[in-house]
This record gives sequence, structure tokens and C-alpha cells, in this order.
Amino acid sequence: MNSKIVRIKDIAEKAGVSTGTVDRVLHDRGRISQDVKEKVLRIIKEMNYEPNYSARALGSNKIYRIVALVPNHTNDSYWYEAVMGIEKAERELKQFGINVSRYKFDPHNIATFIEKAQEITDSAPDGIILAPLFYKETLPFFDKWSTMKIPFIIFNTQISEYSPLSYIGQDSYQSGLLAGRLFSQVNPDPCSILIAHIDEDIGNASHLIKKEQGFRNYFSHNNLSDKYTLHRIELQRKNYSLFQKQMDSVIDNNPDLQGIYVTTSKGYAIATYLEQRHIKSIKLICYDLVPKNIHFLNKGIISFLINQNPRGQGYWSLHHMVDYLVFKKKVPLIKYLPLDVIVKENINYFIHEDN
Amino acid sequence: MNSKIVRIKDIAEKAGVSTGTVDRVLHDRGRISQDVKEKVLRIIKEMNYEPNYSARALGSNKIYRIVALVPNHTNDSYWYEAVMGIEKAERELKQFGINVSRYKFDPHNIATFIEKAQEITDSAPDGIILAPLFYKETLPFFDKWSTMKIPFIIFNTQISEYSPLSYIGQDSYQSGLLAGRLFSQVNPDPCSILIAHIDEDIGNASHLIKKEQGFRNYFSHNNLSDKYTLHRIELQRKNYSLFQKQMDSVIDNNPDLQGIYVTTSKGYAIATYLEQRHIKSIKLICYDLVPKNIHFLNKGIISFLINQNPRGQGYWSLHHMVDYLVFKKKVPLIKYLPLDVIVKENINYFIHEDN
DNA sequence: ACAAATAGTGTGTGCGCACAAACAGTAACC
DNA sequence: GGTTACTGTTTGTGCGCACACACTATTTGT
Repeated sequence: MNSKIVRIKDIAEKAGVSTGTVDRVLHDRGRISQDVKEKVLRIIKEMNYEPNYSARALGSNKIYRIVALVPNHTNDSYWYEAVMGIEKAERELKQFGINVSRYKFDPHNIATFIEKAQEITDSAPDGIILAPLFYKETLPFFDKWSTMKIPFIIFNTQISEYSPLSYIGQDSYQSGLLAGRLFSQVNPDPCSILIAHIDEDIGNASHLIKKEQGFRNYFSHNNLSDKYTLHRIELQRKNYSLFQKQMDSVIDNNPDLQGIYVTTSKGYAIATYLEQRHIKSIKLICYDLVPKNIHFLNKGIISFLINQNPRGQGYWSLHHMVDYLVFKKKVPLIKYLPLDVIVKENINYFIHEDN
Repeated sequence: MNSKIVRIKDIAEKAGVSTGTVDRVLHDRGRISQDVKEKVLRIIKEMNYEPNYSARALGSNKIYRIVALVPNHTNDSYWYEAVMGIEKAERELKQFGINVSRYKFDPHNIATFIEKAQEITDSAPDGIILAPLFYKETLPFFDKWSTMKIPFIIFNTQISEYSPLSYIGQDSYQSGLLAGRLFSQVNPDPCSILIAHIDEDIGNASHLIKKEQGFRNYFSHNNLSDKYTLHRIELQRKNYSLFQKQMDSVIDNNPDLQGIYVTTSKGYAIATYLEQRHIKSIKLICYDLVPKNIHFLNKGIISFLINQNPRGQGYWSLHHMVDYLVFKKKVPLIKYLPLDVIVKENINYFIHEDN
């Protein structure tokens, strides 16, 4: 086909102007007369010009400074994966003139988050990607960054009140629906199912509410409300004897309990409990490929894991930022990552390095 | 860290030679004295030099001609997806000086395959990617391409007798194991399960044998052979009344039949049958997100689909070829794509365009 | 009327690299 | 001692683009 590559020079020739003029049209800089601008723009469209990004990265000596603000991952494989994803994208995109620096905060210490976010703000980078774990404390920074015109991309935790350049992560509602489907597949007979929130302040965690909502709606929308009875519990692990007591009571009061849906990665806590109590009839579904969950998945105590793909979140966050900054592409406001259903037999494909 | 980018010029300076000499070391061209060569190589390692591929693509005006030989996809969404994947990779990599042309053959007509493969051979491209559907007819071409030193990458169908640059696709054995796991999840009680091969010449389709092997081994390795009884059948749709008769007989003879594993995308044929016979108790698992399967998945007649990800296969095939040709990277001999478990609630993430 | 400001456009250099042509140094041969 | 035949190395040009600078033509101010 039309394999001829269109260059700025070609456009300039056809328009009867110099390359400098075309450049000014392309980048909206300097002064151009209206008619020339229109003419050049028309020809750019006609000839289907696409900038050569390699040459652009070469020519403009600009280095974009991008910072990533993520929870400290020394003891947390979930955030470790996210950082791995960022680093993978960094390796791929390094040659286009980007410089990524990572800032870490303690996910259990809001002060460290604020401190690092302030540091970042002071350094005025070209772009920011972050996992905004602390809802209220994040908003003021979103404000600042907006006025400073620093684009920011959030991942893992969706905050819709303030519009970032893009959100990367899972569709919580849909993942609740998915969990519902999985339970209805593994539990063909009528039974009770428990929704368990562990170690979370539900009031401040809208994504967990969405998961629960999706889960409940799966049953109601599919006319399964008569077949399955849903229960709900909030548990804290810090008082483990209370944790056990609460679980004991649920089990005792619901002899037909056949499934437990844990809305976070803390499913292994329930798995440990079930193992201790020698309960084998209850199906367990939760999130994330952290070692303890993998352990119980392999043992058959967890039936399915749903992968939130932290690696992909990190990877796409940086990718989108570079798309925006370097390639001037439009980036979608929301990128929902696939909902991966994980069992022992396919887990390897989701935890392996894969360069 | 060491954010300074190392250029050829830097190496030349440190080695006390010109950039041209470093260039000849890097590309093994021209004559170089042994000691200079060693010195330069040492410094390249010391300074951790990484070529700037953007600049390289610019500087070398070379355009790599890559051809893709795929089944005609006008009426086949599976191969259409594969081509979409190739085109997506093409868009991403165009700027690095590659030119991709597509050759199509009729998957039901070996002659067209041979014809196109010959055309490709005559045109002596820089690289070939193909889905080698016809085992015997492909081997001679592998031979030719090897002597012509044209690298080729195969996808979808693994042929291990002749070593291509890389294979992209699914691990058939592992996907059989996965199917086994899924059946044991959805069928908690002892029952019979049928393995169905549809429209295939099993003797010439080693990947189907591997799937069956994996499936059977799931049950034997997990001590489930007593719980589940496996049956096996080969069906042809061209004689549909026979097809029905065979199925009727299986159903009648095995009242405890609770599951059917179809080793290809033809699960919708069984689904149609089950729907006609108003059989709802039998779980069905098969491959690929083709419209008819999606239809029955949404209806609840198919329990799970396993995605062979044709789009990803095409995408990675081209990507690997470019990694090899342009970036001179080592490409893995085998890239197994993830085994995606698909239900109605997560299927959208696997069929949507996603740019 | 003449300088100064402004609008609009062209030219040149460099980014990191590939590649070819030019060049220097050495040994061999008559 | 000069030619030839190499071997090894440097230099220069161009890839497509960004960007600073130079330049001209027109307008504005006084």
C-alpha cells in the first residue's frame, strides 16, 4: 500500500513553506498566519502524517521527569508487583527520554504519605503516578497538582471525585459480579454465602462497597435470591480470638453455609481458620496472588483467586503517562484491567516474571 | 542513580578511538585489531552501554520486510483476532522501520497454503510469522527457510520437530489440566465426564492429544480417578444425524454424565445439541471466544470458556520478530500465553478492542 | 518620516546512530 | 625507493525532528 513515510519535509514542500513553519503548526508555537496554518493542517490530514516518535525523542533533548508514589513493598508482594510493572514499562520506554523516580510511603502511616507527596509536589515533576490509598489526605494534593498543571494518574484505588488523567485498575462492581458467578458455578445446590470484609474501614473504602454491591446484584439480577442466602460480616484480625468467635458463630448459625467471599486479599485468614476447624465443605474466593493465598489455593481450601494484577496496573500507569507526555496521545479516563480467574493450574502465567 | 546515558561517543573517548571503530566492534564489520576490539568490548561492558534503538532505527535506513501467513479470516473471528493482534503490534513498531505484509490461505485448502508459502519464499523476506496448520506441508518450507537463513516464528500450533525462532501459543497439556480442575470445581459429586473431539483428524493434531492427556492426568494425579469416570468420543458435524445419534447413545449409556470437555472451539455444537434435548444438568467447557460460544456462555449452557487468545498470539509473534530483527534481543524459544478462564462476567475484557 | 515593535517565515545545528568513503600506516615485492 | 596490497582507523553525511536564531515585511508610535 502507501508505504511511503510522510515527513515534515514532505508536508513543507507540498504546502510551499519551510519545515520550521510546519513545526510551528504542529506544536502551536510562535506566530503563524491563519491561512498558512489551515493549509498546513489540511495537508497534514491529507497526507496522513504521523510523527516519527523516535526522531522526536532524539531531536527534542527533553527528559520527562515522572515520579511514582507507591506503598513500600519490602514486605508486600502485592506492591512489589506494582513496582515491577512500573520498572518493566520504564525499561521499554527509557529510550524515549523519560526518567522515573520512585517515592515510597508506609501504607499504615498516613504521615509518610503526606510527607512524600509534599516532596513530590515541591520537585514539580512532569507527571505523577500514584496509588491513592488515603482518600481524604490525597484530595488536597490533587488540587495542587491541578493548579500546577501536573498530570497525574492513579491506580489500584479509584477516586472519582477528582478527575485524574487516568485511572488504571479493576472494575470493583464487575469483579463482585464475577465472584457471584463463580459461587453459583461451584455451589449448584441452594445454600448460604457469607460476604466477609477483613481489616477494613468500610466507610472509607468505596471499592469494597462496590464489590459487595456487584456480588449481591449478581444473585438478584439472575433470579437466584431464593436459591442463595447472603450474609455479611466485618472482621478484624488484630483481635484474633474475637475473629474466631465471630466466625464460629456464623458457622453455627448457618449450617447451610457453603461459600465465603472475601473482598480483599485477606482470604488466607479465613482459610487458616477453616483449616484449623477442619471445615472442607465451604468454598472460599478472594483476591490477589499473595503467597499465603497461593498456598491455600494449592491446598484446595481456596477455590478461586481473582487477580487484581498489580503488575499490570503499574505497567499501564507509566505507559499511559508516557503516551500522554511523550506521544501526545489521548489516554482513556479509565482503563479497567481484565478480571483474571486463577486456579492452581493457571497461576504460573500470572506470577512469573515474563521479562 | 546512574542516569547518564552512555553513547557510542563516550565509549570512543574512553577507549581512545573514534566512534567509527566502536561502531565496527558493535557490528562486527570491517577489520579491527584484536586488542582494540577487546578493549572496546571491555569498556562497553564497564559503562553498561545500551544502544539507543530510536537513533538506530533512524540512522540505519533499513526497512525490515516481515510477512505473516495466516488463515483467511473473513468468516472466522478467531483468525480475525490473530490478524488484529498483528496489526496492533505493527502500529506500535512501525516507527522502527518495519514493513509487514499479510498473506492469507484457506484453512480448508492445503493447496492455497502451499501456494502462498511458496510466494513468500520467493520474495525472500527478512522474517516470517505463520500459523502452521498443515503439519506435513509446512516442514519442507521450514527446511528452505532455514537454509535461506530467514527467521520464522510460529504461533497457535506448536511443531517441535523443527525449531523455529519462537513458538507463541498455549501450553496444550496445561490447558487440559486446567479444564480438569474446572470440572472438579463445578461437579462436586462423583460423575462421568466426556472428552469430545469434534471435526478433527486426531492423528494429525498433536495439541489435541496433549489436551486430552493433561485432562486425564489431572484426575489421576489428584487421586480423583475413582470419583470421576472419563469417556471419550470423536464426532464429525458433517453427518449431523450421526452426530446426534452418537451423542444420544453416550447420554443414554451414562446417566451419571455431568460434564463434557470439548478440546476445540466447537463446543457450541454440543451446546446446540444439549439445548435441543433440554438437557441442563451437564456442564460444558470448551475453547475460544467465538460468537456462538459466547452466545451459549451467556445462556448458561457453557460453564467456562478457555481463551486461546489469538489476538495475543498475533501480537507477540510480530513483537518477538521485531525484538529479534531490530533490537537484536534474545527471544525465548517458547512463549506460553496465560490460560484465561472466561465466564459471562469477565468476557468483555477479552473481546474488546483495547486500542 | 523614521525608528521601533511586531507578525510571519526560513535556516542551521544537534540529537545518537549507521554506513561509506577517505585516510594513514605497515609490510611485501620488484 | 617506489609501487602495490593490505589492515586498521578517522571523518563526514544523513536519518526525521526540535528548537534557537536570523531574517523580511508590515505595522505602529512619535
